[in-house]
Amino acid sequence: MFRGFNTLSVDSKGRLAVPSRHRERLSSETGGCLVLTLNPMDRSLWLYPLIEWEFIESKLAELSDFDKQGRRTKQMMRGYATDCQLDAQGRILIPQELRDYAQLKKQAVILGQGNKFEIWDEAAWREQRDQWLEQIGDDSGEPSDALRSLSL
Amino acid sequence: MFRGFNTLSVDSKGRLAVPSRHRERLSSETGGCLVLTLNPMDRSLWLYPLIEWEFIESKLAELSDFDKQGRRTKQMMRGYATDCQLDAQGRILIPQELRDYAQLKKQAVILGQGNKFEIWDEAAWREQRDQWLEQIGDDSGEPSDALRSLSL
DNA sequence: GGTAATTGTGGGTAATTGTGGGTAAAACAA
DNA sequence: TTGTTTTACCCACAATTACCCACAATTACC
Repeated sequence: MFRGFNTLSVDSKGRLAVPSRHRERLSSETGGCLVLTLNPMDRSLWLYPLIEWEFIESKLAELSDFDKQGRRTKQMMRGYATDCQLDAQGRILIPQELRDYAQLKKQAVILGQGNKFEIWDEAAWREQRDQWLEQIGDDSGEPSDALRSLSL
Repeated sequence: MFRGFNTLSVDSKGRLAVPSRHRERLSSETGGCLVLTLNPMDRSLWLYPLIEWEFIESKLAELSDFDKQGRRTKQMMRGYATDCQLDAQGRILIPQELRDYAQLKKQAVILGQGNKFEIWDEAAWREQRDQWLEQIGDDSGEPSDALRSLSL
């Protein structure tokens, strides 16, 4: 399981260095093949080891083409899924299109999220984070059943 | 499985270069024979390796002629299916008729979609995409059962 | 606190890839 | 047939990417 937080810079060529503590695992699993795609919920990116991605892809493949939302989700995630590998310095090249989607500027953050990493523009992340923290702490809304029974 | 995104230009002769990472697979499978047809759901085109197309065609053949939507789908997809091959530079020639259908102008995008590729006019794609993202991210609507239980 | 190793960042160069256009062969129309 | 358009094949250039090396900042260790 991946976890943890780092700030990183996206250089002028669009490369981003993965934190070194994750590199060994990422380059050994599935021969170092990774898949970078967009997060359809937020303006951020998801980075999966290939083996994890293949599992996601198989779940997406099962979504019906006649369920509209399902079709769109599939189209987005698969359509933007880009294969990549770490270079000799442990970096990945983020395609222009995905950089634009996530509005990545110079400074980015990378968050371990279990089976994947999530990559945000730093400023956008901080803004979202503060907003969410406020909402989560706000007791006036109704928590879902799943959350209601969750003890942290 | 095909995946990934590229922007490409359609030149004055109506040719479109397939991203190089896919070329080897496309030219080896079924001797490089490809089938290009229209996507009856959206104003875009689908590009299949012949072997995948043959499977689709057999599924289409099973659709009843007495189901209106089925009949139309079959008619459209089969009727517009065009054989093509990559040229020495890895390009395909898109017939005028299909270019018109997908309203392809100078700039196009190609999306890997599992067993096929989807080809859109760039401007049209961006417009659709933003619209869909809004829908996907919109928490107010009811997610379908399939999506509700999906963890990515 | 000082030194050494590791890690993050930047940039140069060579190879690959995307794009455009010329020309010859083939298909089509009159 | 002949003339016209379309397609296939070739070459060439520009942009992008992969690969390499180098330095600065950080961290670990003594």
